[in-house]
Amino acid sequence: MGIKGLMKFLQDAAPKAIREIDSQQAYTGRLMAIDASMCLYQFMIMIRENRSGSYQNLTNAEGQETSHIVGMLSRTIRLMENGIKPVYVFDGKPPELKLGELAARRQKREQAEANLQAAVEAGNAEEVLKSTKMTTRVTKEHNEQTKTLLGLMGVPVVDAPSEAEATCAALCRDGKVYAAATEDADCLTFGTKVLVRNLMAAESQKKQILEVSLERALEQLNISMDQFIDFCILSGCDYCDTLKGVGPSTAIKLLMQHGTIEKVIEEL
DNA sequence: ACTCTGGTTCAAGACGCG
DNA sequence: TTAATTGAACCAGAGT
DNA sequence: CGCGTCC
Repeated sequence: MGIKGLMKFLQDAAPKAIREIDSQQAYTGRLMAIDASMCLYQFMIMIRENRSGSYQNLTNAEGQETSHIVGMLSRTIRLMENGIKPVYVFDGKPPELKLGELAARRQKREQAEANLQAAVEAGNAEEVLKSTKMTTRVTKEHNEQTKTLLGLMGVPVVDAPSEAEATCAALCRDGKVYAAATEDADCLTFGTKVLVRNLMAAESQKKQILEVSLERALEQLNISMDQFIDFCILSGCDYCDTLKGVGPSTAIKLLMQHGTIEKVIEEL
């Protein structure tokens, strides 16, 4: 999914497009688009506590999960303390083209539930945790509650018509935000001018903040934006079947050779 | 021997105290 | 008709 | 840093 290894490819083929950033301070005063749905998913998975053998999310007095609230609150406060102005983008309806994968994932999930049952009975804590994570979901209510929280904090929220990443990219392309802060390189395909990686993970996980410039990537690859999109399609993306035997390396070669995706296809 | 693809598997927050 | 990620790291195997 | 807590 996504374009496999796109970041790695860019690091090899267009290193000048990638800049190392010292700290979050570099973005003081800047608007940054963030995929909220992705954040929530991670919060629901990670913010838990082992209570009597089962790994449960944090909850309020009524037993409603609150992990997403705690996670979003602390993360957003940290960003704001550094003067960053986050714009959270929520997923809309999944694109039709992704529905095809639904059956396979449902099966996986059912298996995880069975796995969980077995692990509980066997008292295998590690396995319980793993299976619990695999069965974790983010509901519509979690999303709504988070939007309310952000609203109260004065943080702007955007509802994407479909995929959040596409809307993050559009916001950046149209100059509404400085960059899209995401790990998803697909954002570049959608036209993000600037993509910031590891914005959150930098401090806690000792990762380097990386800033990717779409313009400089195109420059260095010596291709146009249209060609870059063609390149991504050839490499294999969410929206169509992959070509057998064609990954990023082959795709860029073919494209350099023939110029457009249409001519590449003709040659095959 | 080397390169590349493709399948599988795994891990994923943030804070503060000592 | 609830809600269902994602990428990176690793390894096997095909192609050159 | 390791570990417990956050609700």
